[in-house]
Amino acid sequence: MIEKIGQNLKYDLLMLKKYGVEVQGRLFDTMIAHYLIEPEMRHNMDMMAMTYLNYQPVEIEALIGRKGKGQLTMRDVDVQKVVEYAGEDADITLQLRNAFAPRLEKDNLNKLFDQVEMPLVQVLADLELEGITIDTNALADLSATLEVDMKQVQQEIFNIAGEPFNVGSPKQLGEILFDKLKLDKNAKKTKTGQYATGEEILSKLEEEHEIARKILDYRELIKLKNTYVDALPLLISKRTGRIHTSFNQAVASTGRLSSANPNLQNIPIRTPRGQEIRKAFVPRGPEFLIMSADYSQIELRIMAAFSGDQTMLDAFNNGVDIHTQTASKVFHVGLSEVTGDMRRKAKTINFGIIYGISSFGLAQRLKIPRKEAGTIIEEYFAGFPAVKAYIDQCIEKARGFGYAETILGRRRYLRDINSRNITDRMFAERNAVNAPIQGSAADMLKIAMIQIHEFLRREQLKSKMILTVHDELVFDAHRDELDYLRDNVNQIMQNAIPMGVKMDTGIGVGENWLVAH
DNA sequence: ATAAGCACGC
DNA sequence: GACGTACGTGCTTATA
Repeated sequence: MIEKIGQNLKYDLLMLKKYGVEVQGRLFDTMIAHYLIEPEMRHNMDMMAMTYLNYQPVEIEALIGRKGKGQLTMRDVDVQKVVEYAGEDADITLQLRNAFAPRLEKDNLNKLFDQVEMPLVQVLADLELEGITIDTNALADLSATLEVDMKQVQQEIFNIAGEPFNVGSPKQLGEILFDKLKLDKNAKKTKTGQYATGEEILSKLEEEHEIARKILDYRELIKLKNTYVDALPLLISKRTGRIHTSFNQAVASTGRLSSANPNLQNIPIRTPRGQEIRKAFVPRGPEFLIMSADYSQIELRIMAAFSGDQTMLDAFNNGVDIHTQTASKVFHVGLSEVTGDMRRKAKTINFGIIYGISSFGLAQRLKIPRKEAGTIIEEYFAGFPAVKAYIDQCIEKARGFGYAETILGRRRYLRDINSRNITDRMFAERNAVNAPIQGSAADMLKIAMIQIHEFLRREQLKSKMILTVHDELVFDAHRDELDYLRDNVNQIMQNAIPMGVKMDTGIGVGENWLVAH
């Protein structure tokens, strides 16, 4: 079978798939090869040609013009010019492949490239092509409701402020709150000198000043309306009647995927109004339901496996709630004596550990004195000594190698790990801990996606995988296939990469994404 | 066009 | 004693 070499092959695969052509065989995508070699650099062809081939290609804008209105498509360009451009494009791509192949080999990235990233290109192309159905009527109703509520809240804000102003302008808002109304004489300023009016600041003010609550309400309403409710229906494809996101496989420096145009990885879920938006993500027809499968606590499980911490491993393997287990250790009480508040604090600690939080940061998040937060962290490390050792080892390893790596050998270079600048160095140290955990979770989900895609194809199921959200997979599932699909998805996800800890999944099914999740 | 500030997800 | 939670995308406003 002939190897297909290209820059951003998903694009080419999508074009061909639209015309019914399925590309078979091994792929070599220069963009993704470079993403594995240098995850934090840019991966566009012009830049790579300059860096690796010392050659400046003809820019596409020389053919089709600057982007924006009036930009031509390749169809409009004189064939002779296209021939030259396309010839150069193919030549450079091949030369880049020849430059990157030995680098992949040298850095032990061949397996990750050939067995994970390249097969995933096909999977992502199919997800994008499949798309997801949106209930436009529900969104239209919601839009009208949000509009009315927004106007109402806005008027109330004007009444309190004593004048109309642009609530959407942080600059104007800051001046109203802190110069005119003098809500806080010690108001914080941003680095550009204007008043800070972020969520954290306004939340502190809301008990004393009702305008703060109203501004937070206003922000929620405007955000949901502009970013989701009004924007999503405009992106429905005339051809398919569905929404087709674009997954980017080469942007996140940890190995995660990202989603854009539209971003379907940040659809609201927290607030009641946000949940109304999620309800509008529906199956493709009456014979189908939305099925959502997600890894439970994937990052903490991976940390348990990497560190080998026995208490944590036992908790996961015996189905003990991990935040309750953490609370029990930190606050020195039995599992059954852990209160809701203790568990909430423990949950914040667990997240903090993964992200490399300090006592200062934990104090801020838990709204407790810094000293108390410091004690909590000490108690945490006393209760999970192997985790402490693991964190130190991550940093040591990064100092030695200059990079952190995931279970599949995906690298993240940490060039500031020995920096004399403390801010830079500590940032690198946090990444030395976080990158292997977050990245290994990404590795695991990618393998699960490839295997599930193959399973759906092999069994010729009507059900389709349609979305991925970091630790979750979403399916447009045929009613007749529900049990079979659920069992196999569970099985594949839990065994994608055996790590010596039980990987648990949660699966839900329903008439929309909200109830399925 | 680009940066800043903010908010949504995991 | 410094510094102060990882990874993204996208909206509006303000400035150039």
